[in-house]
Amino acid sequence: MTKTETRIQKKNQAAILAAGLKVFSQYGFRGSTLDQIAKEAGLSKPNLIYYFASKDLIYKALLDRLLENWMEPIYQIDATGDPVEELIGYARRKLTMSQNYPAESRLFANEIIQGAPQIGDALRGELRRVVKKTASTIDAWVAAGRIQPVNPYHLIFSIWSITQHYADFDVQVKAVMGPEDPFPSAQDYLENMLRRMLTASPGASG
Amino acid sequence: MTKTETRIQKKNQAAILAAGLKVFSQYGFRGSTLDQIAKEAGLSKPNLIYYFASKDLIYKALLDRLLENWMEPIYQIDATGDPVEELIGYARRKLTMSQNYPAESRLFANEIIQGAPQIGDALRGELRRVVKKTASTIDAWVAAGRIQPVNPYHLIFSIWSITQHYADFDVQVKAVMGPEDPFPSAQDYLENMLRRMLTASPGASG
DNA sequence: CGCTAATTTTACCAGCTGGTCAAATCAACG
DNA sequence: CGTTGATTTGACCAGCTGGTAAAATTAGCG
Repeated sequence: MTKTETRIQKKNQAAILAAGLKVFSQYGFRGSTLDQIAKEAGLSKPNLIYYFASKDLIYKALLDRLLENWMEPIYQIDATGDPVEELIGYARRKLTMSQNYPAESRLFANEIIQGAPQIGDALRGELRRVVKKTASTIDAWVAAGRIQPVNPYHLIFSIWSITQHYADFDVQVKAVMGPEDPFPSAQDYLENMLRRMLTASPGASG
Repeated sequence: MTKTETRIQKKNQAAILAAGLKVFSQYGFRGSTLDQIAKEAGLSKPNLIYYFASKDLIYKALLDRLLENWMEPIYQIDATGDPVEELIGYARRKLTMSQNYPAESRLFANEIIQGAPQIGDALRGELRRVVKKTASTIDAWVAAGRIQPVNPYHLIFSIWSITQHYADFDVQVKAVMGPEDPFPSAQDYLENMLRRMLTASPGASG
């Protein structure tokens, strides 16, 4: 009764979501058209509307799916693990996501720049909560003297911004660096940065 | 002969550019409409077209003006100055720009995410050149043992991404941190990060 | 095969979009 | 105050936009 999904439905819904991701991530919600998405998906416009009743619904479906994947890496931080390695691991997972899902990263960026009309609630709810919890973990690590004093919120923001930069600003990265793949050296840089930031420094105490 | 700009022209062109900035920075080029911009500028659409013959021209005028301002801070890095202070100063200038010109930052972000159709040439030309020069400066500082070894390209990217994050992802920053102004603590964080990254570490030699 | 429900297509629409054109109004200079 | 050029407006348009309705086609099942 519940499993009414046909083979064709699955195929076409997947094609539409893939097409929507490609188009929305580049042009944003308002800059994208159903014709564009339909063409990209290899369907006629009314046929597309047969699967998703409106442009809005495609967009919402994409963002729902995205939000889960996007927040997952932060949940994997283990408060009982080694602080430096946990944070480096987190940064590595985020960077890998930028590398493997650049369109998703740009979709997210577009939504936020536009003012987060769809996912604002999730940001102020679940995201805020998990970041707060992670910040507590980091603060505890600092209090225990296991890492250098650091503002946990800005530490997290800097991990987000650096890792997403390679997806969102990909064109600029390539313009500046040339065709060379930036990800391997970016990973080294990030790891290095976090290690130096978090590891006890020599003389200075404050 | 050349100075044919009337008082009204100046006023209306400025109003159109301000309106265009506001609208384009939020919705991107394709997601923005002339009606929206005209309304925001307090003009009728034909009147707007009287000053800028097309939507494209408004957008191009904005990006031209933006590019200059955007690159200026990097030109101020002084190869003969103190390395750590020069780089911290650069980061501070970029952060201040994000704080004072968030719409400009988002306009730039939108243009890049969209694939930089307008400013791609400038990125591959002037930007690439000045970054290359700055990278040489940083490499020289490393070679002279004045800062820790670091990949200069990724160092620059990380300064760009972190500073712009507070403008582009402003909604997310506020969602996570609450209404508190993030800029003062962000500046502390950034300075701290750069200082720890660039300053000689204790034991390890490599 | 023959039937039914799922899928696809064709034709269409109202409102928006970027932009035009000519007429009307206004500013400012002599 | 009149005239000339700058500015503004109202009416308009072709093509695009999100979406509809109904007919035509196809898939899958017995």
